[in-house]
Parts: sequence; structure tokens; C-alpha cells
Amino acid sequence: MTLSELESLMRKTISKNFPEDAHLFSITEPPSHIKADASTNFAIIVAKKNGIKIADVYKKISDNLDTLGISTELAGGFINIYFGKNIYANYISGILSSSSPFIKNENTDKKVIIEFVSANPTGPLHLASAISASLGDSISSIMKELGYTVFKEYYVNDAGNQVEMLGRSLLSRYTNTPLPEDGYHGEYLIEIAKKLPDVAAEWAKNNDIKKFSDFALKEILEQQKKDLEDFGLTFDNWFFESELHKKGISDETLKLLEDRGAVEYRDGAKWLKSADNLIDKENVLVKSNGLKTYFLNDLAYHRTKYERGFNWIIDIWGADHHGHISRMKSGVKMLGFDETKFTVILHQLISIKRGSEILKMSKRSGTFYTLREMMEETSKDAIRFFFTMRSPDTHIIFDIDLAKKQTSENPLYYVQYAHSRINSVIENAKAKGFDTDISELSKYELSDDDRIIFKKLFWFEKSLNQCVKDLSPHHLTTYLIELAKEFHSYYERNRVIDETNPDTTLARITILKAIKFTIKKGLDLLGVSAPERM
RNA sequence: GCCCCCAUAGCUUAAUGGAUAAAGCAACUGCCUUCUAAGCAGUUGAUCCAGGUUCGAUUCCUGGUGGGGGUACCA
Repeated sequence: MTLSELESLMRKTISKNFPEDAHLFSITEPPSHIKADASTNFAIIVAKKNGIKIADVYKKISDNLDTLGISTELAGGFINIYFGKNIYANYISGILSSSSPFIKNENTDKKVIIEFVSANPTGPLHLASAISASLGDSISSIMKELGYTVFKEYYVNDAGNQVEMLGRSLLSRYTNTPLPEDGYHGEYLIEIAKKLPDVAAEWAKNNDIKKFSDFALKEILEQQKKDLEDFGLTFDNWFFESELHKKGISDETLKLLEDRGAVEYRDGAKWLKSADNLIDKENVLVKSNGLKTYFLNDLAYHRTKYERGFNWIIDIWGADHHGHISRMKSGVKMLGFDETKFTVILHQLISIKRGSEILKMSKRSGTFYTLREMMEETSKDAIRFFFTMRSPDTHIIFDIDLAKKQTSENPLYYVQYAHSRINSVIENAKAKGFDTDISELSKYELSDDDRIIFKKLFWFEKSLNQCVKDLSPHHLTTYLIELAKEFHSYYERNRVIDETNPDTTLARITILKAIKFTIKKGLDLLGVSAPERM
């Protein structure tokens, strides 16, 4: 029985005496100085609400939970809850025998599309893409773990001026002539120019920019895909902006808005009227020169997300795009969709720290740092762990020197070390003839140390729920560091292998297997490897 | 001007409105003849200011102060 299942069971039991208020019941993890397995503020809330005594509420709950073999005590209004050993034993055997113990039925009809990274296809992926990739992939994995249907999508802006400029820049590199003003200066185009086929001479002669654009796009996208793959991330779909135009979706969307009376004509341009309360100004859909804006195309793209049947639409954007949120929501609403089903996760911008120097990342100042360079200098694991350690609201400072250090100073290795240390103990036990496939706790008396570990394991699911609630994986990362700490501490005090006491040995191996399962599961969800040996 | 994010220990951060605010780094003190010392045990150390809501506020609200970002017929 998982935590959420137990919580539901307790709620159901309590509803016998509190039919009106049972929905207010929830359990929380007690602070570390409280020995209880769980606690609830139910008595405080219900007593206050109904003008009755806390002690009276407690009495009834206590009787209810007693029938489940759960004991309670009243502590200053809070109710501390103590589980019987069977609850933990049941949980442990559950997670060790199921590949997906945390799937919840009520989540399976949630069809989520999450769009992230979506970098311009005009150059290599860099730092901002790395954080987007880390956040998006981990959130997706966690949602899937809880039973959501999740579709990961990358939007490719392969249309517009920038693509033409990319083609012009490549042509310049090919013919070794000065780059156009506002051209792409990166050295990657020199490399791509070297790969151009012989026929490119023909293209150059005819000034066929499109050929160069197409070639550059193909090369860059391939590289981006490869970078992401090495970062442990694959998308379910790459959606090309050019498809919107080919299929007339942008035009159709404009027409739809006009039909709905949402478009205003002024100064030769077409403007989107603002939906009430969502935005205080109007935005251009079609410029006076007849070209569609990025906004219109993006709106058309988001329309497809609704029409493809997703009922939760999540985008991950950098904080520098926050101004775009209100007009997108407004536009979506003007199209007749439910804008509350559209959520944007904003992540703050990043600085990198090398030595004691903090470099602000920006294209303008030329402090580029590509995902590829970053992976070569540190590692996929280090980057993904770092970027999922903090809330997206935090202005992250990525300390390269710290990320590179393979020591205890880096919490990544602290967690991985716990995993491989457990593996080592299990291997040793196996070598000494213990059957490590057996999971057996029945002949074992739980000590205080054991209960601390069990408690931590049991609350794993809550941290996953919190990640989805806040749309941030950092709760999971924090949890893993805490669990690793509990394990290392437990390990020092509790010898596992004891050939004179096989019952204890097998029980402790079972406990270690449960810890290992949880760390592995958590690291998997973060896209970080869990080494068997270090 | 308007909009968004942030402010917690010397530093980087954590804390579904809950109990004695939690980690890592840095500093200091101990622990390897037993399962991995990439480890453990311990010491020092913090909620920007002023109000408000609440049984209870680091958390919510208002107003300050300080930092970052945004505010295109760019994408």
C-alpha cells in the first residue's frame, strides 16, 4: 500500500464520523524531532470550523484509525500517527514487486502536451536550452510515473527572416565573403560550410539562398537532436513551423479570429483585441507589410495543441519571455479555448561561475556556452542534477568548478555513492551465500533507525506529487539528497551482513533493496544514471 | 511609468499556512585491523523592513527597500 492509498483509506475510515469534513483530511511528514510516522492537523481545522473541542475530534479519529491498526496521540492540536510494522512491510514488498507502483487511476485520463527547449534552429543548443531540457524531461517523467499521459514536443521555428539570414550566413562562409549585417557569426557555420556538396557551387552562383538555408537547418537540427539524445532526452514529436504555413493553419487561425470578431484593423495592420482582464493592450497579428507575426504563428501552433485533444498544455519558457504569457492566454481565449488549461513554466535566467568569476550568459556579450561544451567539461549527470536542484524561480548560478568536482562537495556523487554502496553490500551478501532475491521482514523487529529509513522511503510519493503540483522537479532532488543522508547514517550504525544472524541480514538486505529501488527510481526520473559501482 | 521573478547561515539553496527553519560548500573537532572514508559523528551560524489576515506566517495580502528580467508592425 502506497502513501496515497493509505491516506485515502484513512480518509474513508474517518468519513464515518466526519462525513462533511473528511475531505479536509490529509497527512503530512512530521518534522524531524517528532518520532511519529505521519501527522495531521485535521483536529485543529475541524474543531475550529465546527466550534467543537479538539480533544473530541481526536477521540473519534483515534477510534476510527485504531480499527486500521494505526495508533495516534494528540500533541498540541496535531495528531501524531504511528503505523504498525505491517504497513511498512506491505509498502516495501509492493515497490519491490511492481515496476510502476505510483500510477494513479485518476491521472490516466490527463493528456498532457509539454513543449520545451524549442530553441531557434540557427545554431547549437546552449545553457538556456540545457535548463529547459532538464526541467521538461524530468517533469514529464515524474508525471508519467504518476500515471499521466505525457507527450513531449519540440517546436522548430524553421520559417521567417532568421532562416533566410541563416542561409545568407552560410553562403558567406562558403564563398568566404563578409557575413551580412545581423548574420550568424558562430564558427559552427564554418564547419557546416565544409560539409556542403559540390553542387553548392551551383547554388552560390544562382544566389539560391533557400538551398543554403535548408542545408544549414538540416545540419543544425541533426546536431541539436544528437546533443539532446546524449543529454538523455528524446522528444515524441518535432513540430515544424513551416508545416503550419504549408497546411494553411496560420491563415485558418487568422480567419477564425476574424470570424469571432477578435481582430481590429488599424494603420494597415491586423491587431488582436484583448480578452478581458487578461491583457491591457493589443498585439499585431499581421504587419502592415502583409507578413504574419511570430505571435500569430505561435497562436496557430497552440491551437493545434487544443485540437489534437490535449487537456493540459504546458510550455517551458525563459523568464525573458514572460511578457508573452498574457497575450498568448488572451489569444487562446479569443480562439474559444479554455485558457486555464494552458500553463507556462517560467525558469529564471542562469549565470555561470568559473573560479570566482560570474559570467552572465548573453548572446550580446558573447559569453556563449553550448550544451555540448558543457557536457564535455562536466557530465550529463552533473548538469541534469544541478539544474533540477533548484526551483525554476531561482536565478541559478551554475558553478562549473563545483560541477566538475567528483567529491562529496557535489551532492550528485553523494546520492550516486549511496546507490553503489548499497549495491556493493548486496553483492557481498550474495557472495557469502545469502539469497538476496528474498524480501523478508516478518522475523525482524524494527529499531528506531529502521523506522527513520522506512518513514523516508514511504514519503517518496509525496515528493513526486509535490513536483507535479509545483511543476518543478527540485522536490525530488532534495528528497534524494535527504534519503542518501539517511542511508549513509544508517549504514554506519547498522551492520547488514551478519552470518550468525541470517534473519536480520535478510531483513536489512530487504531494507537496502528498498532504498536502492527508490534512489534508482528517483535518479531515473531526473535523467541521471545510478551507477552500480563508483 | 507599467508588468513578472527574487530577497532565509559567510556563500549556493530547501521548507503542500503548522510543531525546535533543512542541506551542501566554507571554518573548526573527532572516527578507517569488520559490508566502498566519494562516508559518519559533532561545533559555530539565518527568515530585508513596516503593517495586515490567521488558533498559527519564511510561506498569504498591502506598502517600502534592494537585485534581476520584460515592456517591438523581432523571432
